[in-house]
Amino acid sequence: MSAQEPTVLVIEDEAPIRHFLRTTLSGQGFQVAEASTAEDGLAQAAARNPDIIVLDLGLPDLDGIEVTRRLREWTAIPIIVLSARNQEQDKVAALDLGADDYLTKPFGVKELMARMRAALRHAARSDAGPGEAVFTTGELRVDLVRRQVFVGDQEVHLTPIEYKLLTVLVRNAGKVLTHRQLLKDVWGPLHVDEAHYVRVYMRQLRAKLEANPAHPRYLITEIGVGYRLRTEDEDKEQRPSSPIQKPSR
Amino acid sequence: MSAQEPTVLVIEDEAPIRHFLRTTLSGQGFQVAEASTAEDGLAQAAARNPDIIVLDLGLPDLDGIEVTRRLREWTAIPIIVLSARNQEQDKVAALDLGADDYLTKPFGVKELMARMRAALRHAARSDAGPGEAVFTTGELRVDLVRRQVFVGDQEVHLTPIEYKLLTVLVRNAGKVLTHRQLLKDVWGPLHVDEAHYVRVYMRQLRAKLEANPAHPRYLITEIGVGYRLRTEDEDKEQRPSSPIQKPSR
DNA sequence: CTGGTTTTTACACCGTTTTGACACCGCCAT
DNA sequence: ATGGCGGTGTCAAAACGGTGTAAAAACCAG
Repeated sequence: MSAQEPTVLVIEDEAPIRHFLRTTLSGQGFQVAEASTAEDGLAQAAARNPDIIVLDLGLPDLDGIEVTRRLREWTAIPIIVLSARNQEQDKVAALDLGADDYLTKPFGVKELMARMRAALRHAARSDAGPGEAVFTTGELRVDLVRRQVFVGDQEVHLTPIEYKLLTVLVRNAGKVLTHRQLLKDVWGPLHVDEAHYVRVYMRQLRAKLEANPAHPRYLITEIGVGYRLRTEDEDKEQRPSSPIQKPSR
Repeated sequence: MSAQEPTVLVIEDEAPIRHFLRTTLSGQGFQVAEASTAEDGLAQAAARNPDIIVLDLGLPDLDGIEVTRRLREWTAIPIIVLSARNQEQDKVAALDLGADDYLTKPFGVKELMARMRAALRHAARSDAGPGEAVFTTGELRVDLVRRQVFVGDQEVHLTPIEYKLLTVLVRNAGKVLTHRQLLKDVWGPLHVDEAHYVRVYMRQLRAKLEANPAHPRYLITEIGVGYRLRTEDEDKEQRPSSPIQKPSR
């Protein structure tokens, strides 16, 4: 990936600002990618896999908030939001959706650079590999960027909740997720007790994704605990390295 | 570390602001620690090991910048800097020294909270790295993250209680656990007298995990006391007390 | 209004947990 | 030795609760 030259993706519709950012950032040793619309921005984020994204909230086609949400569905790349609006609620919304920082225009270049360095520092510290944009196991394929799901080469249509549930399982593929965990991530922390939901939707997912829903190959029930998405290399999995590894710091 | 209630350390010399922060933050479910000087702040950071630090730059005894530097010498706890000064160079200095965010007074509480959440998010993500915790002894392998158990390369399905019991033994591998201890950890402190439970389940575990359940290699009975999970390196070592070893059946 | 989606409700089924009964072994006192 | 005794292992029936299934009702956006 980014060895020497970190890549920054600038999503900004106003040409003057975009050009200004391009020159200053590339002058600071960044590889710069540009997009002037939300759609192009999302596409380029997936295609070029930048190290950091600078995102203007005021885009012509899609709300910047929405762009943040879409990005966070599949990646943890640092996002720094730029905005002309200084409303507190905008900041809260963007930050809570997963943005890493929020600057209001006009902003100083030095400050932007410093905040970018801080964001990159975080990413470097936690970098657990860029979350893969396409997950595959057996015949099942989930494209987190395009929000498409395939069984074999056949696309499957999922409802919003079905898709959300599936992405949660994908992001934790192989691990067991408790009912509460799934309910919190999909329906929000207020519904952690509605255990029915999960069963109903798991059944629907199985009906759509499994060849034989009665004997699921992917969506595994862990009775009394929750569910798990089976990964490709199931039983033959080798021991990682040492008998016991503590969680790394 | 932080179980339910995240702890925030507020380092701020002006009493009104400090009190204001204390009430709002504790109202938001934080455990709040306070310091009014840099020195006290550094001491408390070390002593209480908070999840996040809110640091005012204008302190009487030491520069806030210096506090940041000192903290970063030994910890990566998120630091959010508050300052009355809006100079760009101050922000750059603080951020480049390792501060995670920088707010200028006056600031909105909502924004502060959102930025704190963002900072905690980062910390959580780098904290919970992909450390696979796998316990191994002989042919037996227990993956505590995925909640999977293998004998050889064959996965074994365990019921919730069976698995819970096994994890308690794993966490105390090699040590003897009394019946009461096991009952308390698995069934809860109300059932510490139902010693029968342990026997029934120990049998089921042996049936699933041991090659020859009648002569267990892993799940050892310590008669009159409880049970013990044998660890890898202990097979060679025979009972230290008696030089004569009994004929094995 | 309509079609798709989400939420509820109801019920049959099956695995798990609990419970009870009994065989076994080693030890001690008779 | 022998018989009792406490701790242990074995087995399986019964009670329990989680899970899968289906479909109706409520909801919502076009």
